[in-house]
Amino acid sequence: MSGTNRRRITSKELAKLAGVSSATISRAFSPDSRIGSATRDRILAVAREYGYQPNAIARSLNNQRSRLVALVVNAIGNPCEAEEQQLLVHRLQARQLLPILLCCADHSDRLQLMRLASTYQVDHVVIFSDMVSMQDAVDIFHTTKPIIVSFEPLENEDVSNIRIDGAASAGEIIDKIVGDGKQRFAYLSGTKSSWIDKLRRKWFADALARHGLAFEAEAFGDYSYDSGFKEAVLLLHRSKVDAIICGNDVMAIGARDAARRVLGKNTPEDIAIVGQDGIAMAAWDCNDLTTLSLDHVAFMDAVVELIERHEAGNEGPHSITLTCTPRWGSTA
Amino acid sequence: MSGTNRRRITSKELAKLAGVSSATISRAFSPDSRIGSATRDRILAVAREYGYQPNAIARSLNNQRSRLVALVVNAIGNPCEAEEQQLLVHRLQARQLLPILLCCADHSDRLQLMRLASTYQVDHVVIFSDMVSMQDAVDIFHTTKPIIVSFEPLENEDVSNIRIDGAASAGEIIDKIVGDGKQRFAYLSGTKSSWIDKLRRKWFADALARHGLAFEAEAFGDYSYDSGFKEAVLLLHRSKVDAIICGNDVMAIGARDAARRVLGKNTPEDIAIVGQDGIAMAAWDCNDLTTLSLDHVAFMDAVVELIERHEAGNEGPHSITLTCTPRWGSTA
DNA sequence: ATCGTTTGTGTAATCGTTTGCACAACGATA
DNA sequence: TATCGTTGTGCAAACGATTACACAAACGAT
Repeated sequence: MSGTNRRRITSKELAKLAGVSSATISRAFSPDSRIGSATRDRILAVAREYGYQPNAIARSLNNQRSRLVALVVNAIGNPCEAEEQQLLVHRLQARQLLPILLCCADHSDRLQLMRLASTYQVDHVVIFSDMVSMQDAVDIFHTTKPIIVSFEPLENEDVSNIRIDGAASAGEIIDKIVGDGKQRFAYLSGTKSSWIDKLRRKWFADALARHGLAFEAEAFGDYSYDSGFKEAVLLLHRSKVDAIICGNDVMAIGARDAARRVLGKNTPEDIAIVGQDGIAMAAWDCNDLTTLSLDHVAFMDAVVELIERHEAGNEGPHSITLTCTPRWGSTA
Repeated sequence: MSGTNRRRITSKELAKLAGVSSATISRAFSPDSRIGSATRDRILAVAREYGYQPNAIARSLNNQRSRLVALVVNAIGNPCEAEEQQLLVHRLQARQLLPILLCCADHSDRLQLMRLASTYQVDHVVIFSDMVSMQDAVDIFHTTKPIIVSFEPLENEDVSNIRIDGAASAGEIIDKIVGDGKQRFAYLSGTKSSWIDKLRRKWFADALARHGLAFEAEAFGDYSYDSGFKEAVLLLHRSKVDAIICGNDVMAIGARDAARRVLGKNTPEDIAIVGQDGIAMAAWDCNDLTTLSLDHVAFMDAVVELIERHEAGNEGPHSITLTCTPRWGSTA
């Protein structure tokens, strides 16, 4: 019982203790398999007594299903905010699936990390990172069709994916800001290399174009508060923009602080600032951000929906599209 | 190569292709094992060609080591902020250890979830959640000695742990606030049932006692901004406190917003507000929180240090103590 | 030419499950 | 009573690696 013996008991040993074969032990733990209910009860009782639980590694080897899910997320970033991560992890756990977290810092080891995870025969792969090329994902996970959380049309249509469409809402937000008299827009990107960021930028650029406007200035950060702050300072020093669209909410908060603190400009009178994602923090009283918001619950529901289809053997590929909604705050 | 064949190639099949035995395949992938370098090179080349990688599940079964680490964290909470989580995950990955994330929402399934993870024969367990009793952890993981991130003296000294000591810094903070003329303190707890929270409260209570003071009011939240906001409003309505010590930084921000927005009180003139943890957000310009801060990098270094000792076979138990430092902001 | 050591490889057992197949016991039916 | 389905159990072969052991070849020293 308590920690005296170090090794875990095996089904064969338990079999001896219960006077049955190890096959019967296995059956006692499989909900629907031919076994006498008396035998099962006895086995479960003995199992509890000796602290026996079937070894999931051995089972996975035999079953060819590990019930592990690889979650590939972007280090700090977007869109895998802790909120979403947590929602998803809870939903997975409710289905007895365990998440292996792959936090991909820089590109060098990203692929190697994914290769490592793939050797664990994960049943599903969810890729949140916009830095991973789909072809790499497909090649590496090979037998496990990944689910890509994608923001753009995929060249490889053999992969299940979730698309986010924010074009309409970006339009609403731009309309409002232009309506308020702002004319000179800047885009503060989350990263230089991400295609998600490029697509998001396009939503806003297209909306501006409908007003005969275009981004007058650009800058690149790294999705962090500090980068939002720093880039906004540089931006506002070198150009006279009166509206900044930011790559995510955290950068928007940084930019707002920079405008207020360093330049003495207030939102929304002097400058409009817009975020993206709609994280909980955006709604905090001290922030009250205007942002292009995504319903995170619906988002994770969609991910789980795809996983369930894959579990059911229907590997798709499937595609789900979600649309963003504006959140109106006091920053624009 | 590309996605035509679904099954992953096995060592036996690769052996046939390379004209060797499967044992030799295995040796080609073990850095120091007796094998001709010509053979190894040839095997690695063939392996690359067919996309072969040793199956980690099978290897784990044989090795009795899975290179998986269970991370037990408190759903939303403290102290496992995303920052810490990420630091740790990176360090684990650098050691070719993969983290399985257990997000324990409510107590009902917490134990069951830990049991599930334990069947995967994880090599290490790191428990950040203050809601897990140590005895449960030891019983469930049984063969794998867990590492508990503990804030209080442990009854069971057989478990490696990391202690945080904030008594001295809490004293400094209280001294400063009392020196500024504040007299009436409230404590806004993170949770009702956590012993970590109780210990933290004690640091401040002891410091107050040295000034002949005590907490005049108490409230309980759930480590979230909303709970900080809501409880602060109630607290300030029913008592005339002029200083609130909060269970974590996020609640402190909520309380600050509540004081400012609902009661019209400003920090630090009208009311002093103190957080705990020292997360990055606390230093943001818009927050600039006074907080009892922990060095997260040192914290995660300590966790990794313990894991490495366990890996080296030196299971301890080991104990490491870290001390907090005050972060002086404009809220107190 | 002989012996001893080193080096490289194959054989087969092992890790702890699951599951197809075989078979015994049993009650029900004709 | 002979036959037939049903039920419960054991045997043994997977699953895909690792590794102790055995052995052949190669090499140097006598």
